[in-house]
Amino acid sequence: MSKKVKTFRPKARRPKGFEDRFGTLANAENALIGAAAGVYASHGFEPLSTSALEYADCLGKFLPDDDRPNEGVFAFTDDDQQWMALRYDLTAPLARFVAENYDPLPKPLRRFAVGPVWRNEKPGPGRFREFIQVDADTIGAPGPAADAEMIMLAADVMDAAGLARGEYVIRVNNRKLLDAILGNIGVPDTEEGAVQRLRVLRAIDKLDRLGADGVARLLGDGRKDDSGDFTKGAGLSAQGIVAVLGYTQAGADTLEATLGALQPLMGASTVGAQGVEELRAIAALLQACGYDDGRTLIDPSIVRGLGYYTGPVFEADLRIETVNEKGEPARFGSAGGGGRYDDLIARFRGQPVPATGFSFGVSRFAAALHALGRLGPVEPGPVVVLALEVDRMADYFAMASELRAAGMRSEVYMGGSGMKAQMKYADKRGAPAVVIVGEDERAANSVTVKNLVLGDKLSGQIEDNKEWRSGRPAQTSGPREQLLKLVQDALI
RNA sequence: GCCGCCUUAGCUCAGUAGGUUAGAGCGCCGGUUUGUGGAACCGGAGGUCCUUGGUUCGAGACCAAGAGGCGGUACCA
Repeated sequence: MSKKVKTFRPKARRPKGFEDRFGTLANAENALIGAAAGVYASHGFEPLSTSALEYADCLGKFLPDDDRPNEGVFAFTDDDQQWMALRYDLTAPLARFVAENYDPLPKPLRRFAVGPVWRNEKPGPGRFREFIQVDADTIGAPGPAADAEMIMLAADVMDAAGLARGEYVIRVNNRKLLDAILGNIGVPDTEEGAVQRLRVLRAIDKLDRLGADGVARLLGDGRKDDSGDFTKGAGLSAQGIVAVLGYTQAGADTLEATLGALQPLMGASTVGAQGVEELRAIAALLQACGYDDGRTLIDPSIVRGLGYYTGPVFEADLRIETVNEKGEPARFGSAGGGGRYDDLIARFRGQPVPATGFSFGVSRFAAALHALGRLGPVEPGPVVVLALEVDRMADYFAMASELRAAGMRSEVYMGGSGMKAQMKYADKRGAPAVVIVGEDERAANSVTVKNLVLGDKLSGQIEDNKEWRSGRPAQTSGPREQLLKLVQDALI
């Protein structure tokens, strides 16, 4: 008896959180990468590419989740039992690179980096497990001018990405202010205090979603959400909660007004006074350079979730309402952010190395544009040279080559189907025109060029298919030598 | 990770109280038109009804577990 052997067929499926990007989305991402990289390069930043994998201890303890180390990172052991991990951001690899090559590098070091990073987290709208960041960082510049430059850079990138004024805002704050507040209300400078501080950061991060009420609960004993899930709180006292919430709500409309409101909240704290001074210096530069026109704001409620920031922090927020496929409002989170991390390189070198940077979340930004229906018109396809006679491929290649030499995207049809299918192919590709050389044209040493855009327009006025076909609308013929001119005329 | 909802053709969905060969629209392929993308008309392909197990004479439908998707929450660009 013959037993039917079942051939194994893998189900074609994509890992969750990993997105295929094709057509418009891929083009949009590439354009955004180019725009951001162009801004950085024009400011004198040099490109640096590093590997996707790092030894896990080099990314190590500076993962955002200090309380859950290594979670959220894709990691495995190498042949020699060493833990390898896919990079989680572009900042940790930069710290490794700087520490490894410290002496010969120019200081300050200004570098930008482009590439995918990976996080093992639950995906959602605008949240992926693989996504592209474009970062700029300045290493070895301690003063607030470097931070101010990063903030202006962030605004420039948003502009270059095609946002109009008022469609985004860069919110600026300083970690030192919160440190001062927490110090004043008695959060200790210990391990335990660090855990508490992180919980406070994350609670404040949720102000826009949960409101002051929810955040107050997270600052205190904890909060139970609608689904019944409980989040442990930071355990602050009632006065502490009032102090922290009051601080986060101290933002005003102008840089000056906010600074004025923050100053008295710092009490006797020297760190706090220093933080306000830094913000004041940054604000002065933003004003002097004209970035205080609504593009930048001081907002004490911006803290950023990562633990490694030590000074000024900022976030680029979209101010355009986005909706999902069902028309419900969708939250995309920030499209970029950054700040100062003076201790990150010290892990390797023992001495603090001042550093500040900005990270542009290209994939999320593109997803937001997509949700907004703003990805722009589809790029026109190539001019398609029909392959009507299989033994004349060399002629077809020559024609496509001629068009390319004149700067036109052009290709020869590579399938095996007849003319009708080739026309459909060209249509689906968004080809602006096709070049038709069959038996008749060859015999007459001529070429026929059909303008598909015009043809599409004319088809709307023709009901009868006989007429549509025999009329051969939007089509011109001429001598073979005139190919380029015929195509150019058709595309005007 | 936790909680909730959902899963039938490529897509959007219908499928009556469990009862033969599971449907529609759109899309796709072909024909009318063997050298012409649209429209129209005609025809066709395409389904392990998410998976596994259970209840039943009989399950797309009922039950359980798992997977996947969506939303919230956690986390974050």
